[in-house]
Amino acid sequence: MSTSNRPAYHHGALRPALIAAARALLDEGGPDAVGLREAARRVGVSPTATYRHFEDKEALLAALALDGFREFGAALAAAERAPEPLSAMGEAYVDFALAKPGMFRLMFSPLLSARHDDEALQAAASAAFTTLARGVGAGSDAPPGAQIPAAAIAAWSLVHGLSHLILDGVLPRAEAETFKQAILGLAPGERDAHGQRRADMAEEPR
Amino acid sequence: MSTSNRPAYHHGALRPALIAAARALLDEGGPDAVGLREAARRVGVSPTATYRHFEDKEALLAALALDGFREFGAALAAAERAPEPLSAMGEAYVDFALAKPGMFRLMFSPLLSARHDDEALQAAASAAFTTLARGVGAGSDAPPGAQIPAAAIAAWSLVHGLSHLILDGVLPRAEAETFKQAILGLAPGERDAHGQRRADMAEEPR
DNA sequence: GCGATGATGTTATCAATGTCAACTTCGAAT
DNA sequence: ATTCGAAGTTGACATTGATAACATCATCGC
Repeated sequence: MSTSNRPAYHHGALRPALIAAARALLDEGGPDAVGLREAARRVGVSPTATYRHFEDKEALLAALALDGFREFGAALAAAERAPEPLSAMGEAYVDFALAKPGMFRLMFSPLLSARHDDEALQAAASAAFTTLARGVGAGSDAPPGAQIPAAAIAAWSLVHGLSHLILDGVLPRAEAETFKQAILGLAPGERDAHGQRRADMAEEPR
Repeated sequence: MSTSNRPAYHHGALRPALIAAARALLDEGGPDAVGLREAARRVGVSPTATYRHFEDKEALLAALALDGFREFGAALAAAERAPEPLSAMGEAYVDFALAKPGMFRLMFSPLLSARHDDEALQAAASAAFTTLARGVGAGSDAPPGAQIPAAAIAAWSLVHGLSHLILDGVLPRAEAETFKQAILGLAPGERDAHGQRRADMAEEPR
């Protein structure tokens, strides 16, 4: 019991602690609000201690994004097991973006897209996207890396675009639910020339 | 002619010059690459001179985005006059994003979305979006500010999402043309439960 | 003409950030 | 027990956005 009163020179689990602090910053102010120094400050450690666990700031962000892609993939996988996988995954996609805007933005940030060397990150991203593609119409019979079906691209673009438009404040957040229903209802249904929406009542209210 | 040999204490047209320099930075490295000091450096003026023309860095970015929204609106308006406005505007949307990625990202950056006080910026953005909404199915009979039809939201999300996915390197840039065709061809057509795409042959090849 | 005046630029300075180098502390393996 | 490498610390540097105080110049009332 003599080790718990002094501030402990060695933190013991700095890396996860830094990731947690950075995650908080990400949630509070988006990717730009994540700083090495601020994260270190919150953990109560000197700024340069971070370099023992992350090559640079970008590596810290990559670690965050890795968690993000895993959570994202899990959410999509869960939705895939729903009775209506297509709309469930679409909803999960948008919900994730709205619930974790900072993370969502980070995951698709150009900073990370350039990180083609980070295998774990790429793997997690691929896994999530593969789940998405599977649930969205790209049959599992298609060999990996093959041409993605047009419908899958469209469905992906649809949910991704809506997520961004709402996140960026272009479309009002207050009506997010409405927009979601409009888009998801569009997937199994169809629309006429005047854009009249056919509401989809198959979704059980939760 | 005695005024042209000395470096001229007063630049004369600093504001547009700074905007041009910042625009170059934006095109080169995206929004994060735009810096007050670097812009001033390129124009050959002291860092703080910028504050005579822009309240802060964000104001400079807002000025850039203003130009961007005007160009964007013009491109959409031009597409609206095409024989097939819907797909032409969709294509114009994606093309703009791919041709001016930095600007596109800036225009939808959360930094600027928070600028609700900047009237010129909001006006230019609204103008562009109104053009888009008009061409995309929201009849001009709808009162401004009214409910946006679901189909319009969907079409917007579609092109916006595809733009982002390609821009962020998630979808390969090399196949951008293919993706564009897939999505634009999908707009007037429909697809069955298995995501089988019905290629739309109505589009004339250009 | 001409001197005050306000707009435009400049220099000096700050606080904050990412990053590097050199030193310190401490747990573990020999 | 001694050593050795991993984990943290202090100190410093360059860069950036921003403020304050000073310099320059063009223009307007006289």
